[in-house]
Amino acid sequence: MPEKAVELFIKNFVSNQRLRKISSSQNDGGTLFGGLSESSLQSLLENSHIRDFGSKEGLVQQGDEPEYLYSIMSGSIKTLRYNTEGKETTIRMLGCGETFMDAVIFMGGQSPISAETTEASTLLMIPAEAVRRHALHDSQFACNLLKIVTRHYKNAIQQVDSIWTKSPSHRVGQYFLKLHIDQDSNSLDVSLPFQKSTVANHLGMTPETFSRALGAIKKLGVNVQQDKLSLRDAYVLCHFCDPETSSSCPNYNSEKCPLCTHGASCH
Amino acid sequence: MPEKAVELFIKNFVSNQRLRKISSSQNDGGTLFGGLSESSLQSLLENSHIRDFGSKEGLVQQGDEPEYLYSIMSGSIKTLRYNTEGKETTIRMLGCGETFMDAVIFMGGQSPISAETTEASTLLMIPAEAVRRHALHDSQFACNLLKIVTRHYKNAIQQVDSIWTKSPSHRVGQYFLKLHIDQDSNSLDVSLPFQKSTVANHLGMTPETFSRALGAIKKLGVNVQQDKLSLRDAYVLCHFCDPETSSSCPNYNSEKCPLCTHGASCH
DNA sequence: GCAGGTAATTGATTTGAATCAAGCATCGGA
DNA sequence: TCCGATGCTTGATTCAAATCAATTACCTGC
Repeated sequence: MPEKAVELFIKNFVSNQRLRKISSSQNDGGTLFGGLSESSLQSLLENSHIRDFGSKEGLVQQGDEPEYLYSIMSGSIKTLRYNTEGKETTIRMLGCGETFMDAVIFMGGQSPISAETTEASTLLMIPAEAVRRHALHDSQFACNLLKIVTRHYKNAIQQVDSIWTKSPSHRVGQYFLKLHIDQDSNSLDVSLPFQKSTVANHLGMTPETFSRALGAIKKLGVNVQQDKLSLRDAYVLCHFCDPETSSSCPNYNSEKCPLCTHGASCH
Repeated sequence: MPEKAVELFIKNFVSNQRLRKISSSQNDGGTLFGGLSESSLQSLLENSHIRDFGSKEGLVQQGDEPEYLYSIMSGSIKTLRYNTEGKETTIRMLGCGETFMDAVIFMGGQSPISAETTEASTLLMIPAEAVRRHALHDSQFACNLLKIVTRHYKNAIQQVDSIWTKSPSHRVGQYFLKLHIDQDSNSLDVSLPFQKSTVANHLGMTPETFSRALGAIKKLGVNVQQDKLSLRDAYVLCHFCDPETSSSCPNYNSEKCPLCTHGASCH
């Protein structure tokens, strides 16, 4: 891609990100480039570039010094950790518009996580040093980062406590509810954007247990065919609602919602 | 306490924080007030105050709008989450010099966690709104926050993967190693700064399992009497070392360290 | 010093999810 | 169209940690 075209491409992508009316719960409030002046953006992205990656390509290796902040222009990525015995833990699964290595850059030292593509992807790469420098010069940018990183932190907290206190089927149900809200809450069809084994790992269970959990949830009225979920009605997933998701749930306070009316959740 | 005295007290505490040569792994790099100008500090702390709290007092309730950023002047605190069934998950356990609600303030909306004292404590309280406003005006302050929040995030990631991939005794050993390094690595005596049941919960296990894990570790040469650990020698905890802690381990690369010489960890 | 309450330990039992193992779809490529 | 690889499902078994239950130790206030 010629220099000029790259610049133009970045510009389009970035302004999309800046203007986009964000409504999904994942991206609720706060984007990397929001509220930045033209000149600020210019200097931030000076040495950035765009690259295409194949599926299942390693982007960052745990233990490496982080070199870039990545923003996903298309495709999807997961971040994960390998422990000493080689077991892996999926930390995040992310898609278009999301960023990663944003937090790691500010941790100092080696990256505690790896990152790899889960399908062919196009990524915007901003040099780590540029990000750090820019955060010190533009406090709006620093605050954008703060919002993003704290959101990650919140998700990690939820991940800890759901692994530790909730049953496998409950975790799966909650994940499905989030997917449902993130995608089109009006549609009864939801698609799984990641491999089941990846989701299972993210939820702290084996693929076998995940599969069995699907069986349990099917009885409630959630059918799973390949990577497509179809809900019997809009309220089947209400069983898995918790105070945190309720605020973004379209059914919240609806008289049909079993949780809101009966005040109890199912196990 | 009269107005003037409070101001003086804050000033002393804060400059201590700013100048302190931080070496413990918990606080490695980055303090809230580091590198801030006098005038910047002044405006940040304008409406801050100091308060004493009793033991086991609730400071923040999950679901409340966060009102303050807290910095611990003395005592200790834990942050935790209650899930719908009332089960709790300890997220952080913190002592003097550490801050909390720092991340929550930037998440927007209600706090996903509660906070309570684990002993009588004195806390510096900075109004949330002042923190947010100040972050937008002083990028150095914003970057300090970024460092702190990303450290929390890193810890949360480690918590997730150790709960999911490591055995209970291994988790306990790793926690002890961190304590050992954080406190005086030269001394063979380590003290448990928190109730065992709290630590157990933080490590994702029941008090019973924690107690049994202590029994297993005792065989390796770690004796536990009440809240005091005593190590047989400086290398007993090396078994629980992982790449992340190794960098701050005083025994790292010592020929006596069983991990470094044999390259294997124990289970 | 003693009583009452909380925390910690220890043992017996249960249970839920990992593991092991086999069979079954699904997809991409020859 | 068939083959092989990979991922998913289902069943049988095992095992580790939660739960249940009882005892002991410990601290606080009287």
